[in-house]
Amino acid sequence: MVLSDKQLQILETAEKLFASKGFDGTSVRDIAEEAGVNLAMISYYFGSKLKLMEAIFEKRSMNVRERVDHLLQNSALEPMDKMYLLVDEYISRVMEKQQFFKIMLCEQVVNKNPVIIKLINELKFKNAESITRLIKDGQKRGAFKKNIDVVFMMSTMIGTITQVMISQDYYREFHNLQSLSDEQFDTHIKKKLGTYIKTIFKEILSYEG
Amino acid sequence: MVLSDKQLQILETAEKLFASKGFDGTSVRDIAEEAGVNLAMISYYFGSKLKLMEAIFEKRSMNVRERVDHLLQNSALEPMDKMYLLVDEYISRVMEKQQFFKIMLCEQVVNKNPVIIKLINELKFKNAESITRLIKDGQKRGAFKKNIDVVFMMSTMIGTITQVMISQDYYREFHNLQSLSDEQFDTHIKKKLGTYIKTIFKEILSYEG
DNA sequence: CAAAACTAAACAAACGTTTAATTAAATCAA
DNA sequence: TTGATTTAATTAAACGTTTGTTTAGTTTTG
Repeated sequence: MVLSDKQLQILETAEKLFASKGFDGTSVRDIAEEAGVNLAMISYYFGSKLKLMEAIFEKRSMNVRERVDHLLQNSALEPMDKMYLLVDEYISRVMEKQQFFKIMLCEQVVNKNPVIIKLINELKFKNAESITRLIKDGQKRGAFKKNIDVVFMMSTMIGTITQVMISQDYYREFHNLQSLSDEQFDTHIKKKLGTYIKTIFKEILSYEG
Repeated sequence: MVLSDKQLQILETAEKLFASKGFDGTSVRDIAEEAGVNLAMISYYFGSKLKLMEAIFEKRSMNVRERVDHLLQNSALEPMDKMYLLVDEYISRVMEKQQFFKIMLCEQVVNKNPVIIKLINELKFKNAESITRLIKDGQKRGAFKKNIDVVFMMSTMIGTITQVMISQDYYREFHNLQSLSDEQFDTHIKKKLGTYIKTIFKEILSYEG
C-alpha cells in the first residue's frame, strides 16, 4: 500500500493520539483537527477508525522480520554477541517507536479487536522464532545452556524495556538526570538499559553464570 | 469508605470491564447491565464514571504498603531470602489481581487522567521505597553488591510478570500445557516464574553472580 | 413519616460515518 | 496548446447512535 503525504500525516497523527489517549479515548475529530485535514478525509482514505488503526500496524510491522534476520545472519559473530545485538536492536526499536509500542501494549491488554490481536501475535511469533533459532544455534555450538525458557526471556526483554519506557520520567527524577538534554538522556538510558539486560541474558544463557 | 454489597458488585463489575475493554471502551450502561443495577445507581453511589475508577484504585491500593512491610520486617531472614519473598508476593499479587494490573498498565500508558496517575505513582513510590530499604540493608550486611539500579530491577520484576500475565495463553500453547486445568496451570506458571525471576535477581544482587 | 434507595425517562453533547455538492487534478481528442 | 470530460480530492452539513449525567417521581427502609 503506497501512501500520499496527507495519508501519512493522518497515520502519524493517529498513532500519536492513540498512544497518548488510547484508541477509544481518541475521536476521529481529534485526529482530523490535529492533522489539519477534513473529518471526512479519514473515512475517505481509510474506510473507518478501526481500519486506520490496522493501517498503523501494517506500516509498523513491515520489514521487522527482515531486519532481525539480517542482523542475525550477517556476521560470523558468537551466539552471545548476536544476542547482544538483538537486545540493542530491541531497545532502539522500542525507544524510537514508543508510540507504537504503547498502542501495542494497550491493545494486548484490552484485546477487544481480533484483527489487531492477530497482527500482534504474528509479530510475537516471528520474534520468538528468530530468538529460538538463535538459542538453538548457541546450544548446538555449546555456548548456551540447555533448558532456556524462550517465552520468559522474551517477557523479560520486552517487559523490562517497556516498563522503563513508560516510566522514563520516574527514572530521570530518581537518578537526578534533569540536567541532561532529552537527547542526552535518551542515549544515556539506552546504553544503561542495554548493559543491564545483557548482564541478565548472560546469566540466563551462558554456563559460567 | 465502607461499601455496601451493591456498591461492591458495581466496583467488581467495573474492574472486570475496564480491564477487558478499557476505560473509554466501557460504557456506564455496560457496567450497570452486567452488574444488574439501574444505570442511575452508579452516579448515585460514585458520582461519575471517573470517580468509579478512582474508587477501584482506592480499594486496591489499601494495605499494600502494610503487607510488604510486614513481609520484610517479620523475620530474621537473609536479605536475599527477603527479596525472594518479595518476588513471590509480587507474582501472587499480579496473578490474583490481573484485572487491576491490566487497568494500571493501560492507565500508565494512556496517562490521560492525572488523578489516576498520581495514585499509580504513589504505589510505585511505596514499592521503590520498600525495595530500596531492603537493598540498602543487604548492602550494609555485605550480602548485596553496590551499584544496584532499583528502577531497572523493579522494571524487570513488574515488566516480566506483566508480560507473562498478558501472554499466558501464548505460554500455555508454546509449552503444550493445555492438558493442565486452569488452576494447575496457574500454580505451574507462578512457580516457574518465581524460580526464573529469583535466578535473575540473584545474579543482579549477589557477588558470586 | 423522613431519609435512603431505586427507577424510567429525558438531557445535551459527542460519537463514527455518510451524503451531496464543490473544487482540483488528470486524461485526452482536436 | 486548447477546451472538454472524467476522475480524484475536498468540503460542510447532516445522519442516527451512543455517550455520561441528571431529573423528577416512586418505592423501600429505619
